[in-house]
Amino acid sequence: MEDLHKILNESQYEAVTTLQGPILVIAGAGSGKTRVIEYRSLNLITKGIHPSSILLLTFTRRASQEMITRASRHDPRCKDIDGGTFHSFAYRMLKRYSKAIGFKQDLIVLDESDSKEAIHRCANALNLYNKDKRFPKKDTLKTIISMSINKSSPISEIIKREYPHFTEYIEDIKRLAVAYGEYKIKRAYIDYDDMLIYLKAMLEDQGLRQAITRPYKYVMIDEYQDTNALQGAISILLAGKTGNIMVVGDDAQSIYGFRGANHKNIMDFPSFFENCKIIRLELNYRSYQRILDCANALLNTMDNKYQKCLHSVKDNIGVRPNLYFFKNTYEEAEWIADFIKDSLADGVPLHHHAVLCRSMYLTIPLQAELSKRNIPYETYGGIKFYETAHVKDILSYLKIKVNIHDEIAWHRILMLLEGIGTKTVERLTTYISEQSSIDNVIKVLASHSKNSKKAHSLNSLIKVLENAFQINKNDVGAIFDIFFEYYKPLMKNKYDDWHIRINDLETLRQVASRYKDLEDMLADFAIEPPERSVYAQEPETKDEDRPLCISTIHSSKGLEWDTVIIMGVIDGIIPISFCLDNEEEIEEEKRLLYVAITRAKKRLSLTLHHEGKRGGIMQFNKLSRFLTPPAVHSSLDVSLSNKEYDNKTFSQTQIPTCSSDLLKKIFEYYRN
DNA sequence: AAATATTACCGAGTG
DNA sequence: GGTAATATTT
Ligand SMILES: Nc1ncnc2c1ncn2[C@@H]1O[C@H](COP(=O)(O)OP(=O)(O)OP(=O)(O)O)[C@@H](O)[C@H]1O
Repeated sequence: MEDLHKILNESQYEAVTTLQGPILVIAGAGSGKTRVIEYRSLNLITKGIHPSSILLLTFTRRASQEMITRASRHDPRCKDIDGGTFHSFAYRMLKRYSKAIGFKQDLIVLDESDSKEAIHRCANALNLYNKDKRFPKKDTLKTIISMSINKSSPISEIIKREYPHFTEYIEDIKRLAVAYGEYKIKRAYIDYDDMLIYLKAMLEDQGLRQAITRPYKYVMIDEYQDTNALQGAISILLAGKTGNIMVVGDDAQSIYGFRGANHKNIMDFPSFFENCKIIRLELNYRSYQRILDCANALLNTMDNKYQKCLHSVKDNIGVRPNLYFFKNTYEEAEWIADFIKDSLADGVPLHHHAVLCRSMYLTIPLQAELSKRNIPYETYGGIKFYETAHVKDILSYLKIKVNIHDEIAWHRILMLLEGIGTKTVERLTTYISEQSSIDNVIKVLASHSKNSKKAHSLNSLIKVLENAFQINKNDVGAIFDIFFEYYKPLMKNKYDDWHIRINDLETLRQVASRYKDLEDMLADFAIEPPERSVYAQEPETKDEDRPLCISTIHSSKGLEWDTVIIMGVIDGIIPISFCLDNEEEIEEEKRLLYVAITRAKKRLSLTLHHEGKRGGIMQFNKLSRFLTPPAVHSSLDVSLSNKEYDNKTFSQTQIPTCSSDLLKKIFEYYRN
């Protein structure tokens, strides 16, 4: 191994070489926190510790990938380190010990929309909608129930605090939460929150804790500020008696409050142990000072108690981040696409660029411009590929193949059939749930396809099921093909844009056929779903061919690029308009911008457009309030931009006079 | 009564 | 672009 002193500073060195006992590393962005984890793993392995006795956890998928790939670069043995997101780890344990817990059948993972569907069914079963049409919708119900779990606070609290207008339904919603819990246990359904709940419960059980923690001698957790109460408790339990746990984080980068993350977790960590070592890292190894000046200015406007200041070690101080104003989204998109093209010509490789945004829909015009210029890109975050209707449809067939009692999957499948609607589906799923084998299920379906026009569609479904159930569960590709061929015509009826969706499914097929086991595939799709890639990529793409990264700020956590463009720094986008009545949420938005700024190594540009539409009404977009304080604004360079419009000149430019009689002309046009 | 077509509404971020 | 309420057809 290289000489650690050469590649680490004093504080990092201390963190890397302290192998026993609890450690908290708390430090600003780009100060080499992940690097500490990277080299500490390496150090442990060099000392003869077996990689599989190291556990690396974090909250987001990308951060966890980053952690493991970085370490593996130095030593291939690091690939054997056990790690991933809290959820994926929890699922692995749950799967391993589900029999011990008392589940009779294999677990079925519910993704977010499945879970909403299940809640909806439970609400209907309790007649909550018949009583009162104004009962909250399934999305709201899911949010409330999930928030209560992730913040470890009672449903009544959540409703009083965040949904006071639903106070009258507190008792109903509590009943619903209980019913939903029972519903899941009965059917071996597991939603994302359950994974954490079960993991914590398993760790609180003597026997299971032994079994789970025994293999791990060293636990490290990155981005600890993003953990919620549940994950915090899990971390402490994993540390166990040895207390060999290192957590790493930055309270100024806490951006997952909406998922129940609480930066108190990181602050309180030392109090759980008698001998916790706290290490602070002061130097920033990532960015040029000019970029950090901007980040610091923003940091200074935060009302946080733990003052930090970022100092770059780079000799080159770089240039101030540029701020660019545009008239509308299209000009903004064109400019960004051209900027990237120019930057490429200057020799900066494509994958060293990133475009970051608050929400993905802001990048749609940009994606169009990039495609025009043949610039390949990959999007991270936003509407998930695997949650689009057509993907969920085809996955439902596969789910049935794994478990014929998955009623949520049956519901989807049957609803696709001509002449069959909610009522028939309810009847059918009830019968199906009573059957013990696929043959009997098929008989049920057949008995319903006697007379009516249901016959045709049901019969073709029956035929497909018969075929698919002959094939071995491990031949994922073949099973997929059978269902795909069957689904194609249904999809063409259902969607006008089926030709695009068919491409998605082709990609899906490719990914799916790499699996040896259908069940593994389905679990992976729920827990670590593949991102939609516009330009299909081989798994082993060379670095220089890697596409441009377009990412939400949330998903960019822990990553870095030479050149970063943050688009849409608009008041109402960041901070997002519907959080403006809540001080805490505004602070979180500010931290979000801070995270975005500190992703850039060498060059940073911020863009916004003035012309905005909200609900069909034109409005004037102003610069984000986070960038207007003089100290922050002066850390930016606006000299390269068009000048900022004010509302008045803008509306004047918007309504030019019309010099010909247009209406008359159009009237003529229609007459001929 | 049930299925299907139409309209009206709303928009985040993650696993 | 998707869902839920509402109108219309079968
Ligand atoms: N001692 C060092 N010498 C040289 N480069 C370093 C050193 N420490 C960190 N770096 C580099 O600085 C960059 C940022 O490090 P790293 O990603 O570990 O920071 P981080 O604290 O995890 O940041 P964030 O909080 O944004 O996730 C990386 O490119 C890393 O290689």
